[in-house]
Amino acid sequence: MSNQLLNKQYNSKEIENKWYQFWVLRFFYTRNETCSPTYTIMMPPPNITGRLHMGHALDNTLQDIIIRFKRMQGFNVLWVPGTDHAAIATEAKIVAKIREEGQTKEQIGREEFLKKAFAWQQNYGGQIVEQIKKLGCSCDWNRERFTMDDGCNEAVATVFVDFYNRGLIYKAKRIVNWCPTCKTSISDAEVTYEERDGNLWEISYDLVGGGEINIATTRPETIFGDTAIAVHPKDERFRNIIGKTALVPFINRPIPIIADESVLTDFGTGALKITPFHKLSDFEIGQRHKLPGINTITLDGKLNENAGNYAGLNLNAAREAIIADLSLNGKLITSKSVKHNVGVCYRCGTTIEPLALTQWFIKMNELVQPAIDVVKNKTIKFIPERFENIYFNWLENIQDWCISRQLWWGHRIPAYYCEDCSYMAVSKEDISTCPACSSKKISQDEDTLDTWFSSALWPFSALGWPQKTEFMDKFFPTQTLVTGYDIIFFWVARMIFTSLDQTKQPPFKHIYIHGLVRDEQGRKMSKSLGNGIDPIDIVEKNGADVLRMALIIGVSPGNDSRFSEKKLLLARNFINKIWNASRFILMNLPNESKELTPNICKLEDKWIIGQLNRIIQEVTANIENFEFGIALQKIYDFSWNIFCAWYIELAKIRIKNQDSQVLGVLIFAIQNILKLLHPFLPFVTEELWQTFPHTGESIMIQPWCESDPNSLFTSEVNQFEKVISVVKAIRNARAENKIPQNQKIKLYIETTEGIILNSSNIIQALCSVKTIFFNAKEINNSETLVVHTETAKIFISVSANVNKSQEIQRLTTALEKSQKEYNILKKRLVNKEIWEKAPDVAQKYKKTMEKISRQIANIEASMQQVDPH
RNA sequence: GGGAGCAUAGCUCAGCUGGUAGAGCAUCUGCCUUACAAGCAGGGGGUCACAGGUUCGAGCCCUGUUGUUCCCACCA
Repeated sequence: MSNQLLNKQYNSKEIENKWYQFWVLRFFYTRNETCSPTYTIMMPPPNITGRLHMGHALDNTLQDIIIRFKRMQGFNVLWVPGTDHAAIATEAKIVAKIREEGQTKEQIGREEFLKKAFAWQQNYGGQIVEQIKKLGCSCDWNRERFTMDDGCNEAVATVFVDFYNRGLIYKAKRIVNWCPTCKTSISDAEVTYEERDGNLWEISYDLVGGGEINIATTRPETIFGDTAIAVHPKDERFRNIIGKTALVPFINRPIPIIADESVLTDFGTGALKITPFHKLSDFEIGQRHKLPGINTITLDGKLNENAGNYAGLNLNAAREAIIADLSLNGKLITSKSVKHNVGVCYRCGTTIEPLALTQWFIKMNELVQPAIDVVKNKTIKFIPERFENIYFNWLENIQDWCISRQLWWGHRIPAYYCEDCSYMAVSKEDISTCPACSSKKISQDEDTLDTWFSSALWPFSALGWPQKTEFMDKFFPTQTLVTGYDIIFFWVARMIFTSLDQTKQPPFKHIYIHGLVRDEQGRKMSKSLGNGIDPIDIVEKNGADVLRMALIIGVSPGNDSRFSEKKLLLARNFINKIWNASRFILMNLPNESKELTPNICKLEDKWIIGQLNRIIQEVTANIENFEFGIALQKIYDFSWNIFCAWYIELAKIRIKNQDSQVLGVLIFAIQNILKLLHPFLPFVTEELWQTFPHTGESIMIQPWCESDPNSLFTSEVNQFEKVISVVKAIRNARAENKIPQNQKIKLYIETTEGIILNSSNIIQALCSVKTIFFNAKEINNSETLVVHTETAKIFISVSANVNKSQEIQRLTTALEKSQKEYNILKKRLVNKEIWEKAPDVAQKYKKTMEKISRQIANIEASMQQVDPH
């Protein structure tokens, strides 16, 4: 027995590092290639922007459960870890760091910037990997990848060039979402909408040849970009002025009044100013009517030289000034406050400015359909299924994907421009000579790619694609993707359509979607609320197993879960229970450590083995169906309320009677429990498994529990349940009649069913400590309780004749034991120099010892009363 | 505007294809019992949001209502 097991309490600290080191050295760099078939999971690569959060902890725990389970089932498992360069998020952090150093990224230049960025990646990428290891994740660390390593870079360039050559990637001037803070365009998916208070102003535009027309707008600062006013063709109010010319206020630029079906007659004034370069819907109207566009806004969110006297003002200031001036001129008709949705950058929260800019896009319509089909025909399954609808809805309404970013941190777009002849070449290799005019003045596109472009390739790029390798053929397609519902659009959908297009295969078969980890009150964990919990803190305080269990207990697919102190306690107590159950068995093992085979002979043996087989069947099915919370709950219930509460209690008597067969059953049961628990609680199960007599190097590679259909023992299970019900009836009668736990009773059981009588030794065992059995004739009717159960009639009689000297003997032993424990504990705590800090420990033992002493005194006093000797 | 989730014990949640309502925590009672007080034994506590319907039978299926959370689209 290891020294650890002297502890009544499980201590994760001394154990987790030891076993992780062991696993790393022994398993995580070599896979048993003789196993088949394969089972692959690609880890969603965490960003290198910071520390691991609870979402990562949940995500990776779920994956580790699947991987450990499949490994034990004999699959050739591969779990590829990695990190994501997270273009926009990381660049923002680096820019902030440079600013702290008193510089801007433009001042230090692109090359220097990238040096700093890679240094950042080395540092933070490494940290996050260390944190994942602390969770106990059994990934293949020699296959660790990074979205900007050479392999991923090659994959990105390959796909880009292929898409370009097929006309799926194109460059065009379009309305894009511009973030004035991040100074880059972003995709539609990266814009979120927030309800904000705003104003709807009615503004009067003069008509050429007299008269006026009132339009309604929430953005008066964009009037300098107006190139038309639109009304509905059937709107009677404007029938006569369609085709006339209006004048833009302040600058009196003439613009036509046009008719367009999309204008609503019941909103505002029914007349709409059209600003093609600063609003998507206006851009589309502009296209229909061949209207020109005028750009009036700069990239840092100010009005430009086209805005007359207002040039140079930032947009909010310009709005106020323009409204004030319109009001002075009598052109402001009304103003009312409205709530409206404003697009903001999902990274930084800045209001998005729609601008007409030349950007790179991916044409979506060809790519989308196969991705829809593959989910419709269940080649790829969402778990839970309902997320299919979200997925379909998004893909069916998708716009072309803007993939260029005005950032430096990321994959630079492989397009090259000749400064002499303006020829553009798109190529995987660097180009230094113009293919058209042989000029050497070549410059590469300044922009980089959306970070999700490389993420979309992750399932195959991180397996070595586009290189053709046996490895890739063997492990791709992968089996399961585990991720949160918040990145179905960003990532899941894009992986599916790129993989189908590039590899002709779906990237995975199952998508297990989990929810958010919320705080105890159900709030999102966020920096601004300060309610985030650092998973690594929990690991250090309570151990990774406790964290994992607290995260998994009660989760169901797709639903958010709450993380709480209570769940940590639940997990800690359970792990401790398993620890102590194991201690009990180990303490009773004979010294020579040989493997014992279970000899199933007694009723309770068949009962526990039958129950174990049932639980193995159920739990295996639950894990296969991704019902991890249910699976863990069932193991919990079996271990605690069936194995510990009943079987171990019975075993105590048999052990006392030198019945060594029971040890075989105990070991068999506990080893199965440890194996069932291993995917969830890898560390404590390894520690205990190693302590028991065993063959094999690690519980990690033990074959998964097998349920023996011939050992379900249905009838014995039923019989034993009846025994349990009789014992419960006795306990219940005691409690209801306020017979104290330490008060002995006499008991006689009459039953119509032979089984109970045959099992009376079991009942005796379960009641033995406080129960004296005797013949019914001896029961004194006046002090007898009679309890009827379905199968038995139970006579209970409270006995006053407890052997007092035996009782004193027992109490004295208890006192000595307590004293001894106290001394050992004190010594240990004094050695650790924390004795002074734990006054409650001393207090507790003192109290216990005082109580026992008092009890002894009481009995001695009562004995003296009867017997003056 | 479109869609989805949730509503079950005081709290947090399970409850798979309809068959006598469950767990943990909290609470109350009793207990240091040779694995575990991070424990043991027992108790109390639920019109399964509401209203209809299908069924021999509904927490579960159907329709509607209310509350709540989220996603998508976005009308100036």
